[in-house]
Amino acid sequence: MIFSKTLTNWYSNNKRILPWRETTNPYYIWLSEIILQQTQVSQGLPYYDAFVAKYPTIFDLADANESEVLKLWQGLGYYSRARNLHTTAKYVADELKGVFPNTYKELLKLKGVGDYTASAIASICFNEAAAVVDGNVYRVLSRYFGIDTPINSSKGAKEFKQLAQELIDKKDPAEFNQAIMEFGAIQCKPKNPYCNICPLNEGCIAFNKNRINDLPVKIKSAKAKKKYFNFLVFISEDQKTILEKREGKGIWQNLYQFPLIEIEKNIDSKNFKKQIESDDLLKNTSFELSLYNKEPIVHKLSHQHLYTNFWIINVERLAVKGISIHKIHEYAVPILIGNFIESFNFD
DNA sequence: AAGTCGGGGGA
DNA sequence: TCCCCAGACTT
Repeated sequence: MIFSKTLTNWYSNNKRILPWRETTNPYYIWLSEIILQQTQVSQGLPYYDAFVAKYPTIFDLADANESEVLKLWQGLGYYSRARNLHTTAKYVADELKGVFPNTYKELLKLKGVGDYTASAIASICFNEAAAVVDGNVYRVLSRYFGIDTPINSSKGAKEFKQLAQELIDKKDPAEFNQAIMEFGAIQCKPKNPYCNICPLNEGCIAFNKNRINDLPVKIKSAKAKKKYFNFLVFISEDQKTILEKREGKGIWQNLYQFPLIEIEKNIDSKNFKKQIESDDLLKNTSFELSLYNKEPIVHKLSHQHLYTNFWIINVERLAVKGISIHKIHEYAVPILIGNFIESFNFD
């Protein structure tokens, strides 16, 4: 009770002013929560504004094409969020007449909505006492109560969820949930938290036992694997190039890229030219090949490090239909491709 | 239970 | 470098 009251009191004095805090409309809350998954507020905020501006209602979002949604999402990462966002928008608009489910249990059934997001929407929009447990909550609870169960274990997930559920203020769950998250983000932050001015330091086990830097405990994940990407940037005399849609599983699903040749390890110009001469896009054509980047461009994802080359290939005409170079900006591309397009300055 | 899915930023 | 971020989904 003291814990909860102290948090909400801190929150009323320290909370940031954010657009999704001015509403309880489930469409906007849902949108903000999807955008903010694994994403810092400062990174997600401009995307939230852009989505609200372009799609003021869930019907507007439902009426869009997926490609259009992905384009607006470009650069934010975890693109399955955008695909699921669109799927759920169509479902709620078409099947539920635009009315969002109003309980934790029903919200959980929506694609892209897990335990955290269902709890957030249920509490903020419908005043249901469902406790949120995000990265901030794990940190605050593990420190204050001195819990060393790994937060990314199934045991930890259960334990922290139950604890948060016991602590939540049942009279104002929305305020409590947002307070504990904001407290974790601003006050009880991962590195160099402000323990000396913390209103909870007296009862904080980690602080009193000098274990702030040991908590929360997290099981380390495997190291990223190296991959070697070679993109073929075709340029024809009639100003066309080739973009392909990424299908199937794996990263960047449904985004566009230049034709990709993935190899075992890095390669020099002469060998690469020999290797691609027999490619369907190049056989029976003469072409000029040059490597755009002197050194491989390293693009780091959570589980892969991409060592990337952009090969400029000048041809008279393309072997396939291709797209006009001046329309290249209409396609949703991974930021790795986007950065290249920008620096190459096609048009 | 472990892996996969992005990109940016802090120390 | 390594870690973290208003996590969810697949294997």
